[in-house]
Amino acid sequence: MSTTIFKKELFAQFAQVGKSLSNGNRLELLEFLAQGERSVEELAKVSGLTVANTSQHLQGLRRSGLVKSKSVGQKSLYRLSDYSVVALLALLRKIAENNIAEIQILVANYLASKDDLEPISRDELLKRAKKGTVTVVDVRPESEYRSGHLPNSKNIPLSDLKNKLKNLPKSKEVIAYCRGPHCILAFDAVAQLRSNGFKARRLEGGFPEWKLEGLPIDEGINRAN
Amino acid sequence: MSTTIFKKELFAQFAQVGKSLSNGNRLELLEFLAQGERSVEELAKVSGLTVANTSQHLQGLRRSGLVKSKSVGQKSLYRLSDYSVVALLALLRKIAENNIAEIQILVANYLASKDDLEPISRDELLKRAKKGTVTVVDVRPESEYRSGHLPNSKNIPLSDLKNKLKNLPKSKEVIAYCRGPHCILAFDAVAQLRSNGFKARRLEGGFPEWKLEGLPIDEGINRAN
DNA sequence: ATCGTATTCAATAGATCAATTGAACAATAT
DNA sequence: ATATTGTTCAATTGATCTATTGAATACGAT
Repeated sequence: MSTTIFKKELFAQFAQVGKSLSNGNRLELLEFLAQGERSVEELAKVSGLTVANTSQHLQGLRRSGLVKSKSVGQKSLYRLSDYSVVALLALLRKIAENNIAEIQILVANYLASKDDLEPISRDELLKRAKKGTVTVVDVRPESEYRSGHLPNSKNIPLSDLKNKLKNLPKSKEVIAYCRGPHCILAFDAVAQLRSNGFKARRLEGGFPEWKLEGLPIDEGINRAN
Repeated sequence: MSTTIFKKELFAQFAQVGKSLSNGNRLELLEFLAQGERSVEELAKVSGLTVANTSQHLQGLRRSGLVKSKSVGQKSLYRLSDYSVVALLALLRKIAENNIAEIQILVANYLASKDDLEPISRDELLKRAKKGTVTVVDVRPESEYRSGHLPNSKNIPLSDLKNKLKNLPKSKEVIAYCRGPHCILAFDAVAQLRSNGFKARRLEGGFPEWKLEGLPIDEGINRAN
């Protein structure tokens, strides 16, 4: 094989991975998979796609090496091949945010208006959690919480937050987190908490970013669902 | 804006960056840009694309925030927006290599057959360079060498290697490097050197990977060309 | 065996992408 | 002014991608 053909062929293969990242719905699926293993049906539901469409996207992701799957009974469970996929997504996000004006406008208009205070950093949260001066709340749905979460975090899905406010101490600051840096759940939770007189902030990033940094977690049970 | 629409819109924006990575020719252009600032014509030449086609790809890359450009005289000079783009490409490569069988076969058949010895790591090279027990040779074309290279490296473009062999001491091991982990130049150089009785190895990765790790470099002059 | 559930497959239509071609434009040199 | 050089623009063609639809398959429960 000539060196030119080899090079073109190799870049074409790398581009297969890029192709997987070239569609918003697939990126959304990858974000959900970053929370833990999921069935096709669950993924279809959260992403709002049809099951057949979701299945096809997942097969494409598998071909490009970003996800793996296994059959359990009549279900197919998909998961990220590797946690470095989370790192790849984080970098993609960071570069996009830094360089694309449309994103800056979108985020500024939508998220900044909901929460103009800085989120708490992972390091700071870790320190304050040791001192016991914070309540850490995971506002993702229960199934996502079960497949892995921050140590000593309390799972209160956003939909339940209203009812569970009375169980939260007002003496400590509440730190909310969810799926990732642009996940809406934690933003909404902070807004609700504040309007109810709590001191509340978001965590920087979500569960996958926390795990990616090698910080301590409570590992999920291997879900057969 | 509803949260669902916001989320879809945001992922669609991130996907714009993914789209840039979804074509082999664009990845090749990015690899060349990782060596330093380049004009459209230079990029067209090294990638083997027409100038018009190259220009259009570059404009796409600019829209997605991966590259920036400036006009100097009648030329447009393009460069990576940010060195984190190199990190993104490195991660893409790594994930692709780890997970796609076709790439493993391609690399094994083509590169491993040319050089089955391990490359020297960046750390080791740094140590040995301090002791002065190696000759570091940059086998990229002169223009790429000029826009930045390893300290105390000697530029011998692959095409000149044959003629310059006599200037290299046989007493020290020769370490060759070029554009990146799959760049052919260093592989070929090592093969030539060995067949001429030199002790020779490749450096792990190329110049961009070295720079990405924050290791010392000789900075290029700001080229007006 | 039959039914229900979860997933995949196959065919399709509309949208988007990639490369080519030739023209247009802008900066410089003659 | 005119020609040259480097880049961009615009139109076109064939290829690829995306979502939809309905059928097919695989497994488990009854």
